[in-house]
Amino acid sequence: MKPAVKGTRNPAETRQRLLDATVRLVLGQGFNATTVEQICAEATVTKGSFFHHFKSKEEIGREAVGCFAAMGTRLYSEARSIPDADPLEQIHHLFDIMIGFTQRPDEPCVCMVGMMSQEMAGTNPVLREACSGHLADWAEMVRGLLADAWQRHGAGGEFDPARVAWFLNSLWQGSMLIAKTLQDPSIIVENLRLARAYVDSLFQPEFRS
Amino acid sequence: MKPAVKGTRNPAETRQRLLDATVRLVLGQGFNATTVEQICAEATVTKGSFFHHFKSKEEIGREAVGCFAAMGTRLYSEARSIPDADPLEQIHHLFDIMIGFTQRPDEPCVCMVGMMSQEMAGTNPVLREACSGHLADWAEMVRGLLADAWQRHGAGGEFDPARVAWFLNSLWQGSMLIAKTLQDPSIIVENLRLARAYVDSLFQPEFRS
Amino acid sequence: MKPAVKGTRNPAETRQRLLDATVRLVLGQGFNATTVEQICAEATVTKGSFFHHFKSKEEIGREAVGCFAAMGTRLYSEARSIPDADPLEQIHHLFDIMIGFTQRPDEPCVCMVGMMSQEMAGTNPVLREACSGHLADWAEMVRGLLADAWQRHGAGGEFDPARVAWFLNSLWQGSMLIAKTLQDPSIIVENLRLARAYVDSLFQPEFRS
Amino acid sequence: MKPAVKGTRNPAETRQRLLDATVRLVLGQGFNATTVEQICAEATVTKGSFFHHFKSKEEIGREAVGCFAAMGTRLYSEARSIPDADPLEQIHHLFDIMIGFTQRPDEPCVCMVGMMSQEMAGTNPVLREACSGHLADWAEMVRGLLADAWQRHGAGGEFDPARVAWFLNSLWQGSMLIAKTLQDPSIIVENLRLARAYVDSLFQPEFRS
DNA sequence: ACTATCGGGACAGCCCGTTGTT
DNA sequence: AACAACGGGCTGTCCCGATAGT
Repeated sequence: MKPAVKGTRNPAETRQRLLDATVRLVLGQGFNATTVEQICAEATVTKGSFFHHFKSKEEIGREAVGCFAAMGTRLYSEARSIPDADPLEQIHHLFDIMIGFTQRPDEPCVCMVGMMSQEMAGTNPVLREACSGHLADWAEMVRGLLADAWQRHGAGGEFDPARVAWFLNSLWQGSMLIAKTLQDPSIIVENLRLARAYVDSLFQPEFRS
Repeated sequence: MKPAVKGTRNPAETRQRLLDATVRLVLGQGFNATTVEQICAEATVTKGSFFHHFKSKEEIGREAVGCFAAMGTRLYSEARSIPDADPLEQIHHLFDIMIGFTQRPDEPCVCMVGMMSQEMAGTNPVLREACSGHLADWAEMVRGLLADAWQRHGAGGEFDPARVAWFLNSLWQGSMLIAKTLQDPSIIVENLRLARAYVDSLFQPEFRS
Repeated sequence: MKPAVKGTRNPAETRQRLLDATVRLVLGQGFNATTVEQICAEATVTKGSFFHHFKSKEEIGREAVGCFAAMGTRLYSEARSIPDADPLEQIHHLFDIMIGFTQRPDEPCVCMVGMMSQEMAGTNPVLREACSGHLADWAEMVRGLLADAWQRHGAGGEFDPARVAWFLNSLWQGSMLIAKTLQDPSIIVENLRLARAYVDSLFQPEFRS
Repeated sequence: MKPAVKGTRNPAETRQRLLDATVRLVLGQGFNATTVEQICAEATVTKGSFFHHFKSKEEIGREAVGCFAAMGTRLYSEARSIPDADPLEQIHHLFDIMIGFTQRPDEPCVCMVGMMSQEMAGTNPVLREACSGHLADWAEMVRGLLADAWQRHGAGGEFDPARVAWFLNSLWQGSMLIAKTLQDPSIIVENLRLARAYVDSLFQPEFRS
């Protein structure tokens, strides 16, 4: 009944085009260096329209990190989606997913949350808090995985799943940062392999954290 | 008649004041958000003078990360300075230094190299390469420590010191990023403790990388 | 099924709400500083609706000064409404009304015709002419009062009722302007008292204009 | 020694050109309708230069009314400059000056202080206060003249020089406003004649205010 | 070496008015 | 009649850098 996509005059789609354009541009050049005009051009939308949908650059920034974070969350939940799987296997699956993420062709392996945090955390409380929330969501998902695995495999060793989750989160963010700087994504894969071994070791009796 | 040193009219000092101001401001707000005029104001120097000493904002950016990186390098070499020490002890000392770094009062624990990378790596090859070099320097120092320690303590386990160095480097960068975003430096300390335990485990026979 | 009057869907009322909102906003911030969107918000009407009722901002401006002027005219005619009164008494009554006008609580004593003239007379002939007409209407009413009074009390003195009417009109506009600037409405009252004495003197034999 | 006027690179002159342009434009179209770009074009100055000399549009507005007001003050003091003159004659001279002011060819008889007050008093405290001060200065000068005249000619009548000064000031402002709206400067002259007669009457024994 | 002035080109956000839809 | 979406165009402000002068 509704023409669904008619090119123009489709508010939801226009909005999404703007958000997607923002994610794309910010991933490539950062938030401050991305201008509203670039976003509009990328989304083939006029500035007048832009400010009808988003009241400020900050607002679209906030919503765009939200979009990006949701994509990340989907990745995490994909790891849990294996039916009746051993949580430790799910963790391994998660590592595989992340390794896959670094190897998508054409798309650089960068995280919008990390980028926006780095740029804006010091000056923009709104954006900082948004990023902070997304990071916490991700850490919580990892913590859940670790806790479940611990219940099943908890051998002699003791460790705090929350702390390890933040440890992995930090490593992941730092890896992407450094890979981008060195222009060498292989470093992420190496780090993930070490991290996987580290996590495995947590579930072996001899290790103590 | 012309006073040799009048506070002003001291080129080297003016230069340094500009560099220091740049480091300070970039640490707080990032590179793009820092304007030449802010730098001048912070250094009590006029814009004309600025462009006498540095031919562009990019140039002072490059030199300022250099300054910051040198400070980091001093920290690393301090770890090695213990005369005739066991390299593993030097590594522990390095962790202590880093923990100390997170706990300086008033100064937030952020790394200019990481910040500038995140913002500029995608668009400015000059700055990216500068940052890349500093990261590599630091990784090399850690690699050296690890290699030495392995020569002395190399028990059963095998590991690639270079990879572990980058692993630690990544974790360190990611930790600072996340701590800034969460406004909670304690996370860095926790991560460093886990990392220290991890490194120790590398030198224990049971562990395999 | 369709409710005849639902608060909304009442064209005449919507129109009036827009006009009232315009008057209110222009009195507070002037015409140029008042945006169509503000008017819509104040009248709880959407922009699309606005341009259904008025074809441009200029048009609503013209009609809104008309509304305001009509209110002024009601004040003037109230002065004449005393049945069978001595015209000089009516003039005194008019002064009382004006003094009362300055002392309404909460409402600042400002004239939309004067404000819009000052802002727009130099650039917008349509609005200028509208304002010009309203001023002339008011002056004519005062002239009529003065002429009637002169017919009854015309003592030795001679004066041109039209000129005196414009004189009083000018004083009134200038008083409101200055009171607003000084944020002190008392100056209007003082000026009106002096003006009343002046008018009285016109009807006394000794005075010559 | 100093090239005095070299076209470019003459800061004082550039500043003044900008101020003059502002006065001219605001007199013609009001403050809000005057854009910084117009000012720059009128003064043949680039926007970069503009914001070197004035930190905001508000600031140049404030200084420009100051310039205009100073011009007015010069007119007032010219009235007092007749050596050893009877103050009442000085007042008459002032009326002549004002009448002359309305009759300058090409230049419309408008007051920047009045215009800016009308537009900005309700929303911009800084500009309101500036205008307020200039109006008070002028009223004070007239009050001084009236007080002096009173000391010399004070016959039977009593009047408050300050109140009469504000009365005349209001009339003057209102006259310019109305003349602009009617596009007929003659009304100002008529009002000034009536005002002159009114002032004269104040110094005649029979009149009481 | 250091300074004040200037230039031109952005950039975020706003604003009036139009258009298609209910 | 009312509404949400859209379109350009403009505005105040800023920013990097250049240049002429001290």
